[in-house]
Amino acid sequence: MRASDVEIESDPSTHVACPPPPLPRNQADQADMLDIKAIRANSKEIEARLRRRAPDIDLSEIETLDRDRLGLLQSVERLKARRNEISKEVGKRKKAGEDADSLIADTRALGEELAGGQDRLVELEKRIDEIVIALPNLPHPDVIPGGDPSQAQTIREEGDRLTKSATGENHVQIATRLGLLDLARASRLAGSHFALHRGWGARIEWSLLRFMIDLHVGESGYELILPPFVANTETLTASGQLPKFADQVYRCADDDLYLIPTAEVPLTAFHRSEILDEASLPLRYCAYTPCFRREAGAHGASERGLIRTHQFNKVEIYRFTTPESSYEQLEILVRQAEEVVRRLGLHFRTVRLVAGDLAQQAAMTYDVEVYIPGQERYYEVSSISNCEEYQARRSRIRYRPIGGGKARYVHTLNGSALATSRLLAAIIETYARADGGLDIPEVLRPHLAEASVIHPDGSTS
RNA sequence: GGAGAGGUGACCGAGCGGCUGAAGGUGCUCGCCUGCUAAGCGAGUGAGGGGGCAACUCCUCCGAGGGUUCGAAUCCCUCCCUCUCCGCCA
Repeated sequence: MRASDVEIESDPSTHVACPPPPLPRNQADQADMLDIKAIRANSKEIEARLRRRAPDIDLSEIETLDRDRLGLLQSVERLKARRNEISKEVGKRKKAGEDADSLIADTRALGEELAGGQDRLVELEKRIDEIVIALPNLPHPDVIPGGDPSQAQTIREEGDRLTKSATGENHVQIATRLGLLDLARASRLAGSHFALHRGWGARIEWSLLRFMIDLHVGESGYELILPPFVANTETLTASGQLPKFADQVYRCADDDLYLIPTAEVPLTAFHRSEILDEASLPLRYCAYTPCFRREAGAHGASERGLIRTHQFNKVEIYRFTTPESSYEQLEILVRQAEEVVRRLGLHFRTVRLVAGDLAQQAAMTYDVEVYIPGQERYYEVSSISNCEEYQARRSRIRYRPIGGGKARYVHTLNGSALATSRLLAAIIETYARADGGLDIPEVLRPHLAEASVIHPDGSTS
């Protein structure tokens, strides 16, 4: 028996300036879908909505190509129908022992005409697909338009906020001094902006992962998945990372394989080309994977140490669900991500991103941000998104409604719960002791031989 | 990596040049029947796209991509994947 989804709902009195949860989209409204038919029917509306996140979007080229394509399609199909008709007649005559040579000559000529039209059609379709596949998802109407992150709505804010660590050091200084991290050796092995955990640092990292998995799998009823840590082009395209963000993923030189930037990638592909039963929804998966990101051009001075690395560990929670319930489910995922930070005793806030900050595939996203005392800054430790149909359409993941009827696209939701590296930075700066040691958060102790303090000399008690 | 077998609809499974968008079964939907349940009987039930107000009609799809042919699920080639055996290996 699974634990209920609402089990970890928090006290509503802690909410800060909370906007109402978003309403589900109306499926009858074609403008909520992003395919060529919808563009054909509602180009102006769709263009306006896409411009809320990307002001320079222009659909006029697609419209022109699509008109050309439709005309060509009709003439090609007329030729095909004619060819099929004659071929059938040929079959009949041959069976009857009659002569069919003149008919065969007719179809030969037809075939050549057909081939020309067919080639032009394929070319047109290719160009249309290229443009459509690069379009981002439509933002939910409740998402604030524009790209100004300061407009992001704060949904909740919880926990005690420190202005600096107990010793005044940052997490790199503390962790290096205590022998938890060895960044010098990490860069010797792989380059800058990689981490290497050792000793108690590695054990704390591991315990964080265990703690989160136990929470989601044990308490919230997710199925644990350990997917491949590489994925091919089709898989990356389905979840939305390709083709537009090819420069952000590590690619294997000799194979059609990429290191996954997030478990969202393999989890989206998990049900690719399937038709699910509505009764089985929502399907809930939890995955642990390392995540690999090139972070090209993203490094700033404040982002050393564990703040932004090319590889980090993450526990991901993921759901396939119906369009009617996806926004309800999004709220549940947010609560489940927050619960991890809450139980670790860290100060955090939850914000709803503005349209311009949304990832390609997302219609609405909440970030859970943890506070790093030394920097007096919030850093994202979780990003929870409703991708609506966007990934399902690219992956052809549908469900059969209860009572039968046409298969419909599922909605997909993903959330980090959580990424550990920034979390570890926040833990180190928040739990640092004035004597130079480090307290271990209570929820992790069962996974750390009940150790509660790491002393300045590296011993524990 | 080598040898063999195979990839067909939501699922299982037949078909191996035209009458096959695909037998049969399971599942599902509707109806009938039956103290309840189970069973039984009858009908319906793939996806995508084009045209049409609609009834309807046309095109495409039997792992993917090419080829042969008037015509391909069926023949040929390439690739991918699965299974069995052999080899190798954490």
